[in-house]
Amino acid sequence: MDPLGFAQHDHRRCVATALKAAQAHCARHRLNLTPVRRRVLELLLEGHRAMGAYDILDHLRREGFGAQPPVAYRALDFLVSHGFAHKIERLNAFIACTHPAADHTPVFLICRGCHAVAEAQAEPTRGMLGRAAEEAGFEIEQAVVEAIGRCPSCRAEAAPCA
Amino acid sequence: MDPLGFAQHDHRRCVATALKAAQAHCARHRLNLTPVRRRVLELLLEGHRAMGAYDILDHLRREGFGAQPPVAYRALDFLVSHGFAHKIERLNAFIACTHPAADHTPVFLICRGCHAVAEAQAEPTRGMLGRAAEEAGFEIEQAVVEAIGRCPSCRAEAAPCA
DNA sequence: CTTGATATGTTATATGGTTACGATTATCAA
DNA sequence: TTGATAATCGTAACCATATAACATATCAAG
Repeated sequence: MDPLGFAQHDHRRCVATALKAAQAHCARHRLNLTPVRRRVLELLLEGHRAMGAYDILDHLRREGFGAQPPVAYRALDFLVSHGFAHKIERLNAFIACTHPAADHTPVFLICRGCHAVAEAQAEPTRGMLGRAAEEAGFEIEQAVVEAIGRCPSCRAEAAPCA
Repeated sequence: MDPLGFAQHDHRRCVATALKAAQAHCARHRLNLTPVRRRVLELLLEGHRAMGAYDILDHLRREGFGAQPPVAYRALDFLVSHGFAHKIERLNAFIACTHPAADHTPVFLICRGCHAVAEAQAEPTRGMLGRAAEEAGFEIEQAVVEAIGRCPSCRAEAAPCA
């Protein structure tokens, strides 16, 4: 599975595509992609990195939306709960989902050099985590998997002669 | 591997044992297990659950230690950086390590019913996460793995006739 | 047109974490 | 011993993240 995110790509196009996909998904599922919600998703897509709720809020207030934290948090809640965005616990920040598809368990690769975040997919009920849970009689409902390290370009930069 | 944490046990004894082990480890490695640090570890062990930094701080100030946040955070930093405790990102809270041994990557099973936290072990560079990282050319330095769900006793309680 | 559900906005506050700085104590070489 | 140095502890002030509580607006369904 391609984690995306560390590779170059036509960004303007990927924003437009994702936004359209979200809109279509909302139409199909009778979800209300209101102007604030749509704009927050767009900001996350444009930023193409983890953004704090207060970063988002700054943009919103400059653009004439509500200026108080709940405005940002509510839009983010909507996006997260419907799978259009994810929260990166380790960073207290949010990022647009790069797999706008169905229910899924994201796995994040967070570069401590350039702060880029790549999203990959996993099935937490399998593998080591699933085994540990099973042994303990624990029922996994949701999993947070976040790896901190260095992305290809930061590795190259840090070790130019390796 | 036994995740511990959801099983009953002689708690007073497990606290004493862990504390002694920590003390021995510090002696061996010339680490300074000062009164505050020791007390914070003891609090985490006694609590036997994830505790917020401010919970810890409340105890400390009542016991005559410093009353300001850095006192708690510094002690917690010490414990975390030397493997005596872990931070649960999802809860913004800290918990004593149940594997006082060497360098390891903890995996947490967090019960959303009773808030118990069990710690298991994993090797993040293997399995799905490792594969995804490798494909992306990403070098994992540290991983956060936290599963939210229900522990055996909460499952039994919630579904008495299942 | 009214009712109820959903969404937006505001004020205020709770919770989590850091910076900056000074005082104290431990370590150790001269 | 003494003075240099680093580690630790303490405080005040502050910044960052997140939620509670309440008022208003919108809109579809009856």
